[in-house]
Amino acid sequence: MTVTLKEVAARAGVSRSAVSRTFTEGASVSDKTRRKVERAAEELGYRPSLIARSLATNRTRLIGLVANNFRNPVFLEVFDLFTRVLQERGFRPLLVNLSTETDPQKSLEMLKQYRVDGIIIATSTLPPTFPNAFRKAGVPVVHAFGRFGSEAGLHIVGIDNVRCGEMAAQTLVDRGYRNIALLGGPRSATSTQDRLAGFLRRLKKLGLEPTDIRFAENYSYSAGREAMNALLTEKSVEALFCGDDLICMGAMDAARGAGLEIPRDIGFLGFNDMNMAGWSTYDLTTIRQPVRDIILQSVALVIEMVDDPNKESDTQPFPCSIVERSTLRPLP
Amino acid sequence: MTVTLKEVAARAGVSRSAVSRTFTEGASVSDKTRRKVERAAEELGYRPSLIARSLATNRTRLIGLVANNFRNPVFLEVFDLFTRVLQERGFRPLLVNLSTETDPQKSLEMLKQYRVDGIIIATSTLPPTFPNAFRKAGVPVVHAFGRFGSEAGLHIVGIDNVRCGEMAAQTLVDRGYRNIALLGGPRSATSTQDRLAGFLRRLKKLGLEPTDIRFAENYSYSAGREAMNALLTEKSVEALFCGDDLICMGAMDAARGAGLEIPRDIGFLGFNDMNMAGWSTYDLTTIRQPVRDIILQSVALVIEMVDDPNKESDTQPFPCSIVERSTLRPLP
DNA sequence: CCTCCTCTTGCAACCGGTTGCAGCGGTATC
DNA sequence: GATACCGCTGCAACCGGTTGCAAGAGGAGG
Repeated sequence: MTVTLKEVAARAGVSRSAVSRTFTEGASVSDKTRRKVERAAEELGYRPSLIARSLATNRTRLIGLVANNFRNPVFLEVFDLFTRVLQERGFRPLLVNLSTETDPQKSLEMLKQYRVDGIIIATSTLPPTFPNAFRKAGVPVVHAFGRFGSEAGLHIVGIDNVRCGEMAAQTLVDRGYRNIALLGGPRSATSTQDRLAGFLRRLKKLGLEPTDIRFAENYSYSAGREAMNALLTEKSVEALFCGDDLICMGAMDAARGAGLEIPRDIGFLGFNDMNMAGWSTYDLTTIRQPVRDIILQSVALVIEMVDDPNKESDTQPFPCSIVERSTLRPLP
Repeated sequence: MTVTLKEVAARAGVSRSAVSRTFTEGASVSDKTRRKVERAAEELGYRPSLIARSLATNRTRLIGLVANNFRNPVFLEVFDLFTRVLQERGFRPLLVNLSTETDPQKSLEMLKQYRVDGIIIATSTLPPTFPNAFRKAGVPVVHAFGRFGSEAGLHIVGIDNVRCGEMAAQTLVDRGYRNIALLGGPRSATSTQDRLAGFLRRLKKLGLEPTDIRFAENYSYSAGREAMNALLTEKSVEALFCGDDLICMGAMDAARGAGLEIPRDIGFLGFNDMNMAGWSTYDLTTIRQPVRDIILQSVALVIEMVDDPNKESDTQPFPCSIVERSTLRPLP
C-alpha cells in the first residue's frame, strides 16, 4: 500500500541509502542523485515513515503534553499555543488527559512506550506524587505553571506565586480596601498555597488580617459561585482576591445575585487575565500571568534538553502584572 | 538505556519470540514461560516499544485529532471527551492545530508520516479543500460536526443543521416573535449555510421573512458583539437566532450595553448548549447539540474502520433539542 | 601519468519488535 | 507400543528506515 524506500530506490536506480540520505538533513548526496531520487519519490508519492525513522534514530519528535484541567477555558489558549509552537519547531504533541487518571505511573509509562522525546506537564494542580514519578522518567520533563524549587531535577517554567499573592494584597490595600477576603483555587494546589502565603504575609506587613479565607473546589465558574454564595451568607467583605478569573466570574455573579453592585459595593481581583476577563459583563481587573511566555519557554526548554540531554538550563520565574479594568475602585 | 526484548529474553532464559508473545494479546504461551518472562521483565523494568511494534504490525494506535478552532471554549469540552474516550480504548490522540495551516495537504502528510491509524476532524468550519484531501488519505477519516452527504467516502458524524435551522425558526415563532433576525457563524461554514437554509425555509412556510441576516466573522464573543452592535445601529429586532452560544453571549452583552433588557426587549436563542450557557449572567435558551454522543460515535466509528477497513457503516444525524432557560419569553 | 584528497555511493548491520513455520515433547486413542 | 494431534517454542525473515565503513569516482597538483 504505502511506498517504501526500496521502491523509490529501485525506480531511481540507486541504493536505499541514497534515498535515505536525500531525505535526511545534512547528509551528503550529489545533486544528480538527489534529483533522480526526488523525481522518483514524487512520482510514487513517497513519504518517509517517521515510525521507522524513529526506531532507527531513537528520536520520535513526539512531545507528551500532559494536562488535567479540561474545564477551564484558559487551557484552550494554552493548548492553542503549545500545539502551534511545537508544530512550528517540527514536533508533535501527544496529548494525555490526566483528569481521569489517578496513577501517574500509568500515564508516564504510556508516554515512555511511545518513546516521546520529552514531556511538558501543563498544570498548576498536579497531585504531589506526579512530579516525582515524572522526574525519574529518564526523559526531559518540563513542568509549565509549576512551583519553583519544589523538586530538584524537574524543570519548572512559571511564575512566582508568592509574589503574586503579595501583589494582590498590596493592590487591594492601595485602593483603600481593608475588609479583604481570599477565595482561592483548590486548596491542594501548590499555586494556591503559595499565593495564600504571599497574600497573608503582605497583609500582615501592612497591619491587616483577611476577613475570610476559603477555597473553591476547583477552577470553575460554579465552584466560584458556590463558594461566594456561602461566604455571603456568613460575612460581608469589601474586596476579594480570587484564585482565577473563572472562579472570580462565578463569585461576581453570586454577588450580583445577592444584589451587590461591582465595584461600588464589592471589589474583585482575578487571576490569569484569560480572554474572557475582557468581556464587558465582567471586565475584570486581574493579575496577568504571561501564559504565552511560559509556553514559549517551556517548549524552548524541552527542545533544548532533547537536543542536549546534559544541558542544565535554569529558568527564572516570569513577572506578573496588574491589568486594570473595572472591578476594583481606582487608586485614590 | 532502555530495556529491550533481547535482554528480557536473556534473563528469562527464553527466546525473543517468547517474550514478544507474553506481551501480545492472545498469543500462545505456557503459564510457566509467561511467569518467567514476567518476572524478568518486572526486574528489568521492561516496557515494549510501541514504535517498534508499530513498525512490525503496521498499526500505531495513534489517531490524528484535527481541529481549527482553539478559541471557542466548547472545544475544550470536545477535547476532553475525545482524549478520554480514545484513551479508554487504548488509542492516543496526535493533535493537529489547523488554525495556522492553510494547506490541508501538509497537515495530512504529517499525520500520514506518523502512520496514524485514523483521523478525526473536529470542526464545522473546514475549508472546502480539506475534506477532499483527507478523503484520499488512504486512512479512515471521520469528520465530526461535519455536513452530511457533502463528500462521498468521508464519514460524517453530527447533526442535521437544516433541521436545526427549522427548529430555531419554529421555536421563535411559537413564542410569538415576528420580527426575527439571524446572526450566524462564519458565512463560509457549511453549518451556517445549512442552518440559514432551514431557518429561512421554515419562516417562509410560516409566512414570515427575517428582519435581518448577518454573520459573525468567527465563533467568538467579540465577533458576536461587534455584529450585534452593527445590527442595533441599523434595525431593531424582537428576537435573534445566533450561530453559537459564544456569539450569542457577545450579542447579548451588546444588547445590554444598548440598554435593552433580556428577554423583555429582545429574545436570544443560542446554539450548542455549552457549559457557559448555564451561567446566571446569560442563562441562555439554546439549541443543544449532543456533543458527547457525536464524539462517542466518532471514536467508535473510526476504531471500527481501523479494525475492519472494508466496513461501510453509515451514520445518521443526531437530533438536537431546545434547552429552556431565560433568554426567550415563554410559550403563550 | 601518478598520487593524493575529497566527495559520493553502496553494503550490511542495526533499531526493537512480530509472526509463519517447522519441530519438539506430551497426551489421548486404539 | 505406534499414531495422531495439540500446545508450545525457537528460528529466521521481516517491518522501513539509518549509518559506519570501505571503496569508487573524479579533480587537483606535481
